[in-house]
Amino acid sequence: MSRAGHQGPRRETSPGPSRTEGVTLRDVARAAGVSVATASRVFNGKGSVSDRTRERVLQAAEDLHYTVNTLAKSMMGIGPRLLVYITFARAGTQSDVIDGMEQVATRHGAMFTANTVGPDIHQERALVRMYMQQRATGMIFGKSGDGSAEYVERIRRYDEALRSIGSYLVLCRPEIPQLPQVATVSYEQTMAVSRATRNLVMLGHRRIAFIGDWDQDSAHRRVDGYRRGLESEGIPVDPSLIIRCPNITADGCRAAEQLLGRFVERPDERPTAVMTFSDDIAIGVYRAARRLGLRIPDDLSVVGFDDIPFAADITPSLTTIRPSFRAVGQRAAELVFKRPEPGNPDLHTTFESRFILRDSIAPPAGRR
Amino acid sequence: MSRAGHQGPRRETSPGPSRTEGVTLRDVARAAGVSVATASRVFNGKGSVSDRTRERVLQAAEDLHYTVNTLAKSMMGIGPRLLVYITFARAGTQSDVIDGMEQVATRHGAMFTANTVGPDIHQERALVRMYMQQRATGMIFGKSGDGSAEYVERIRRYDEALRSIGSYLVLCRPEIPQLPQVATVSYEQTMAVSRATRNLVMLGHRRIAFIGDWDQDSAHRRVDGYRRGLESEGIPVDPSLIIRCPNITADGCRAAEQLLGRFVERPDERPTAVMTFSDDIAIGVYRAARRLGLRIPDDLSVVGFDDIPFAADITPSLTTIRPSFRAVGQRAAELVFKRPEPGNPDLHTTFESRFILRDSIAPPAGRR
DNA sequence: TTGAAAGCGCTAACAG
DNA sequence: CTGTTAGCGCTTTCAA
Repeated sequence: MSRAGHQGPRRETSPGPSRTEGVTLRDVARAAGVSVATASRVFNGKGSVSDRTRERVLQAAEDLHYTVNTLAKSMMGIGPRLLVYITFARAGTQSDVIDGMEQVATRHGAMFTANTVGPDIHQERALVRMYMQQRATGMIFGKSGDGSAEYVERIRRYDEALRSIGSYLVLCRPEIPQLPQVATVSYEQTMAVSRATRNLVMLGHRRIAFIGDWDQDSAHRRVDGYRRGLESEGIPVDPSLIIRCPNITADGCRAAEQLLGRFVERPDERPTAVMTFSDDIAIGVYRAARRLGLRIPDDLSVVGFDDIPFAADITPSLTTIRPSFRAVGQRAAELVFKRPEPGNPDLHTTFESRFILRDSIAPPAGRR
Repeated sequence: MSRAGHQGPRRETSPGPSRTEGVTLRDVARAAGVSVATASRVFNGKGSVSDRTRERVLQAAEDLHYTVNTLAKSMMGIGPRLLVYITFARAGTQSDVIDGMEQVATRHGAMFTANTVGPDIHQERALVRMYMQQRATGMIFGKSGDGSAEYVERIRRYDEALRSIGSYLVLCRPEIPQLPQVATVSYEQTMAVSRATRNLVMLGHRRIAFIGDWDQDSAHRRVDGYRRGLESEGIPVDPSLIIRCPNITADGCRAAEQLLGRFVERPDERPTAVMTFSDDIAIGVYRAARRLGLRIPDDLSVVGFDDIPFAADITPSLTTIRPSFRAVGQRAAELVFKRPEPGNPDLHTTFESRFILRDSIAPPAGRR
């Protein structure tokens, strides 16, 4: 039975853990009068078992309400895989990204979890450690980071650590030049904003502001697109029209009020259009415009970014840029399962973003 | 070293699984020149280890990039706990519920995962089975169900199965009378809608419609509140003013257009106010009103439910009902860790919902 | 303070 | 077709 007693003195209590709650394969085997190996074969379809035996085992399992413990299987590397997404929020645009990931994970029969962390690095590290300890198959990062040396070093460490346990890291952001071996998936930002900005210029706008610059890689890229759009049309960039603010409606509103308030004395110099970092900020601009008695798009054209569900429902409907969030999530998840090696072109993907023309932009007043 | 060779013939290959990828405690112990037991003690702080030995082990772990495998610990019932939330969506109102759960799980040092499933029962069952196999500490259900006998039986089975492995089930919905032993957390619906409906009556409305009835427990409760609100004010309920439609903006819009379209010939009989199942539907009503040339609130008062972030930003801002979604999530998660026994009053909680008065309601035209 | 060994629940190689 | 056995990575008891 037990190997105890082979030799040496008897122990009163045996070492090791005590049995956990619940029915085990051993219980089923015993009830069916077979060995655990045979019972195991029944549940895994491997090896052959006589019909009568199978029947008995299945019956015993049913009677005892047996549920296999996949933790034990996982320990041998044959349990379900776990895909982890670590990001800053689950609401808004992230929900499509997450849905895309869940979809792919489910298709692969893997477990999936999306966790959010604040700006606290300790918390992030704790989360990464926890899922490393759980031997997650792969980990995807949603926060694009600030691109600082500290950020790059942190990501490098995560990548190294994950590889060392046979896991895999994927970032939802543009490729990090210093870390070409780390897989990335992103959506077009610079080009898309640049195109939208040029569109405003072509409508006749000359004074175009940008609201929502921030210490964030994605903000830099969008501001960059704004700059390039202006420059390519020969319009000089006026730094005083680039307003910093966090990506929150209320802050966007405040920023817009301040910006537009600067021109009460000289309305002719007031910007006639605003590019924003996001739809959330654009909605803040709407609110500010209403307070200041400015009509959109007559007095002020506004362009958002993200195409949140309500962009089409606000009045006037918001012209914006729609990234392929779901595709980003799907691809990121696929990368975890495919694990392309360095050099593989699949390692870095950028999805296109679409310009969604609605009613919040028009030629400036003077031009009509 | 190995127990093989004690007796019997030599095997070429040993049975059982082969070593998994990654550094194990055994590797660390070997590198530090101690036994695995000692190394284990170092990492768990149990038992005593000399400073010199501890130092060596820690150093070895560092050098080898050791990460403990909590799957092995979990097998012995001492790993991190896992809290699972199964629901229908992660966006919208669910995101607050989920955030509340995550917060509590994190506070308890537990892992947390939110999974979505469609109406397919097989998918749901597969998910439950998977997490049961993972020996989840507890499972929370977000879908309120339709209250049918089939639903009740399904929940009863889940509860039984989860208990049998020492797990725990919590439902985010009102108590199921047939299953008083299953923990529930919910927010006030009937009462809140009733109160809001009466408020409309007191403003002078007599013809009040309800849009968004559906085969869902929560729909029944809200329609019920609407009915009670009218009746308590002595207004007869007109079934033709209760419109069925799924909880989607586009459907709400269609439903509203149809309803209001019935009265083009006799505008005096047109409903002057609409209670809706949700803010999403209310926004559909806004859209329909705009198309039909009806002004809100002058020609039509509208009340939503949920208080989604944009309820305050649409024009006119939406009067609605705000449930305590975050509190529901938090409490549900806490129940998983507290595990109240049958009879404990904590087993069933209902949080209050607040009436949020904004600009989408006013006395009907004739009354001003 | 340390190590040997047994055991958590399961799978797989091998022998019968 | 079925049982025996070793082992996955870890903890814990007992003895030294």
